[in-house]
Amino acid sequence: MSSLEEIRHSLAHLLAAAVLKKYPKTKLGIGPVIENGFYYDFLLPQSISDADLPELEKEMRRLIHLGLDFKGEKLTPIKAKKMFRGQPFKQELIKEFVKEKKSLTAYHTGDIFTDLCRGGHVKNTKKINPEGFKLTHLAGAYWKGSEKNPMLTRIYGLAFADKKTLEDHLRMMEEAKKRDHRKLGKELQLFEIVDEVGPGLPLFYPKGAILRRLVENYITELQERHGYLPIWVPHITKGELYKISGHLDKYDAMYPPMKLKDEADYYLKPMSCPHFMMLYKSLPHSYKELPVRWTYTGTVYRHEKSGELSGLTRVRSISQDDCHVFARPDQIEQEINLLLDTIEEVYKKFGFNDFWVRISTHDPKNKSKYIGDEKVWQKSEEALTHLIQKRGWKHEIGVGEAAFYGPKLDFIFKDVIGREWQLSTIQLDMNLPKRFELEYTDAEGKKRQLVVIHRAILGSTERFLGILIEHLGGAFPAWLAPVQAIILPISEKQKDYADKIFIQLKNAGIRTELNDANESLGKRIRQAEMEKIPYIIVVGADEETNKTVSVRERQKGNLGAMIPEKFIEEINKQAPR
RNA sequence: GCCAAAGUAGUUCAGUGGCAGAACAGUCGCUUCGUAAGCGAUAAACGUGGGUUCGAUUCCCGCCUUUGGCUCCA
Repeated sequence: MSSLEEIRHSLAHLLAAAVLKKYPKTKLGIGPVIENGFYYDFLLPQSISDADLPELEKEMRRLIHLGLDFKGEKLTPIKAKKMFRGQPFKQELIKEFVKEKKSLTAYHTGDIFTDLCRGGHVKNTKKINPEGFKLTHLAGAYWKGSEKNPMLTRIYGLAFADKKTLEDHLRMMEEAKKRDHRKLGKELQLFEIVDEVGPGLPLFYPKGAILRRLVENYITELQERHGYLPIWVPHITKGELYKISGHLDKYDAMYPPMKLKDEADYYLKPMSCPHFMMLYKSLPHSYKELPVRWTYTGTVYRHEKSGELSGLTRVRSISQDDCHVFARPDQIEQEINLLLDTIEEVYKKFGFNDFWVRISTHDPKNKSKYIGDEKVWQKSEEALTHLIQKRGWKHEIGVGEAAFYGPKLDFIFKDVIGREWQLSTIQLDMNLPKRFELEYTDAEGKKRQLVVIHRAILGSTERFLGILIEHLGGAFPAWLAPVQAIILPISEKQKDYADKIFIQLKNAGIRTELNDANESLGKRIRQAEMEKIPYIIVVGADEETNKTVSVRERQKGNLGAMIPEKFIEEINKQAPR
């Protein structure tokens, strides 16, 4: 039995063979296995389109039916160079492998194709189910992932053990697309992106704005409960500030300055950290008052590259739930733990279980990349890892991925089509406090430098909402739903009674709509269900007589009649806390 | 930014080198209805700027936007 990995890897070779047959002048890149399939990068002598994929697929199937053997061969550097003459990318790889003293192997597919490869194939192409794979799409990809290198054409394929699994997967992707937040955002009238305003600058309809507010208010309230205090800072700032922070030199996503006649240049802020720092610095601080925990939710603007924008998950107007903790070095562990508590509470509340944490640490072999004391690094990294392990959260250690100023914890979520997005982030910072000369006075009256912890729970309200919409498929729980209940009078005769109930619910703080349109009850129920409103209140002659309401719960159906006060009580039980 | 594809009513989708079609949503009537689509009428679109052509929504080029990737990132 061949493993899926072997099948996928072998298919990548067959793809390369098929491409070479059709375009003999093609230069080969690499062709690895990925989740659900494989890809192969080519420098093609001409441009191709999706329409060319079926032909390549057909050729691959033909090769499978030929029953070709995969055979490995050890190569000397000289032989390898000769074998892959005319393949510049392969030559580059050979040089690299020789330099790294890796052994060189080639794999032959029958006698029709040979690739530089470390192996991991099926024994014979007959082991591959010709109905179990499909070439899906093309994409550009830089050689070795660097913008400076030439762009190759990447052909992606899906591959599974058999036709049924492949079809199941395709069907699942179709289903997932229905939950795409960009689609739901339009259907549920949450947000819109219009040409005249600009790409990456979403506008929010009332329902979307209410959703934003509910999420942000929840976070704000929760933070204050955990001991964080709000601050407020403006949206534009003099360049001076970002000169101190170093962003002006290093950060390339800033919008260009606003030029004024007789004044310094002003900038739209791409982040608020420096503002926090300035505010901290404006007062003297004693060791006794630390930690100082400040939060601020506001919008920053970054000119992200146009090709990277995507719905709400990648935008140019970014609302961050920014938080900075100013602490003594001995308080780091306690503060991180508090932040993790806060994050855990939020994730539970929103039902997020599927995420993983990247613990980005420094690279001890490359100390020059980082600033600060090695001991502090080690200690804080150990503390971070320990705290994450204790919670049993899925995590990976990213050695060398820390920022130059300190280690990080990033919380990664997947969207509906499998792309990963970073939401929450916790970063230890020992650099900015130095640049901004942030200090506190210790017990001996001496000035000491402190540590800043940057943290965002939502990361950005926009991205969080994008992921949340997909996570819930747009069916928000009652406490988050922009409209919690909709009242449907059965006929015109109950209009007055429906109005009365509407006012009663509104006064009880329930986000309510009334639909007395001249449409059948069935149709109005259908509309409300499609809008994913959690509760539908039906009032007819019976309800009016008994002074009750009939409550229908989304997806579940009719719960029966009850007095309005009982319904209000039920819905209020689901408050954010 | 780069590679590739796509842009037709509000939405989903047809279609054509010679007057642009449907469904749903909208509007106006009729109907007053008991838990996922009542009936009829009506308004509404070829992203944008050039070019080819007697004539372009259709063919070609640029731009804009979107989608899928690459790099970057919350």
